[in-house]
Amino acid sequence: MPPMSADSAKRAMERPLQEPDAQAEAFAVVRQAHQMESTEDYVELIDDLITSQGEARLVEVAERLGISQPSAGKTIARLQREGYVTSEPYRSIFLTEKGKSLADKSRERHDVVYKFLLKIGVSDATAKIDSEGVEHHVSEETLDAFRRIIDAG
Amino acid sequence: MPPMSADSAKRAMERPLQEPDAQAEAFAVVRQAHQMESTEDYVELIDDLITSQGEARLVEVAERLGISQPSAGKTIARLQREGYVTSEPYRSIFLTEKGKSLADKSRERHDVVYKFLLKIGVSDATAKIDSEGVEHHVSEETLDAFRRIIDAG
DNA sequence: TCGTAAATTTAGCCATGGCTTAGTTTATAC
DNA sequence: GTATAAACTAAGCCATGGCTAAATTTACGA
Repeated sequence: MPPMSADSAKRAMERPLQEPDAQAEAFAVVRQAHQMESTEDYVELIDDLITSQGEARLVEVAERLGISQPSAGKTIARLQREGYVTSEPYRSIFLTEKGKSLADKSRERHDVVYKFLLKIGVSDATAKIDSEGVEHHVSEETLDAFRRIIDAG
Repeated sequence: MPPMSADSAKRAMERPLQEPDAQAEAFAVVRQAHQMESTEDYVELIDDLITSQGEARLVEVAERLGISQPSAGKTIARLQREGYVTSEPYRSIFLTEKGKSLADKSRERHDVVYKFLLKIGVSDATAKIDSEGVEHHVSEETLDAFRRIIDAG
C-alpha cells in the first residue's frame, strides 16, 4: 500500500468513508428508484396526454420522450405486463387504476420539485429539466423540506 | 376521442403540456445523465477508497456498491476501456487523470447536494441516501442556487 | 371504394448491468 | 514450501431499453 499524502490524510479526516453496508444501502435505493423511473415517466406522460388531448397515442409518447416508436412500444408492453396500462393492438393507451395512482403520485412529486427549484431562484427552463431528473430520487422527507420552503412566503 | 371531464379541463389549464421537443430534450438530458451515473459513482468510490485505505480493491468496491464482485468487475472493465481507470489482472484499481478529475467533480457536486439537504433540515441518514441519487441530475445552475443557500448564514 | 400515408407491430441488432457457477491466481498462515 | 482461503476472472444467463428495417393495420381523402 503506498504511503498517504498530506492532502489525502486531510480529506480522509474531513470526509470519512461511510460504513460499507450503509453505503451499499444508499446505492440499492438508487438502483431501485432507477427501476421505477421509466415507469413513472411513462404513466405521468400518458396521463398528461389523456388529460390534454383526450387520448394517448404511441406516436405522441415516443415523440415526447424523444425516442423511436418501437422503443416506446416495447416499454409500453412491459407496462401492460406489469399492470400499469392497457391497450389493444393499434389502439390508444389507457391507464389502469394502478397506473393512474402512480401517475398522480409522480406528478405531485414532480410539481413539488419543480416549484421548489423556481422558488430558490432557478430559471424556468432549468427547473423543467432538472425536476425531470431529480423527481425520482427525493424521499418523502426531502419533499417535505421542499414543501416547507415553497410554503414559506 | 372521449369528451373531457371538468376536472381534466381544469388540470389541462393549470398544467399545460410542454412543447414536444422541449420535453424530449429534458428526457434526453436525463438519459445522458443516466449513462454517466455509474461511471461517476465508481470513480468517486474508487477515489475515496484510495484516499482512506491506500488502495481500491475490487472486493471492496463491490461490497460498498452492494453488488457481486463479477458485476463490479464487468463495469470496471468498461471504465478501463473508456479510460477512467487502469488495473492489471488481480491487482488493485487506479484512476487515470481523466478518472481522477471526474471523481473530483463528482465529489464536489455530491458534497454540495448533501450539505444543502442538511441545511434545509433533512436528517443526516436521508441526506446521505438522497444525495446519492440526486447528485447526477442537478445542473450547474441548480448547484449554484444550492450553494447560495448553504452560504446564507 | 380504394389507394396511400400514417401508425403500429415484428424481428433482430446492440450495450449496460445485474446474477450465479466454476476456474484461476494470489496471498497468507502454518 | 505448501495448503488453504481469499480475491479475482471467465463464461453464460437474464431484463431493460435504445436502435433500424420491414411488414402490417388503420384511417383518410379523392
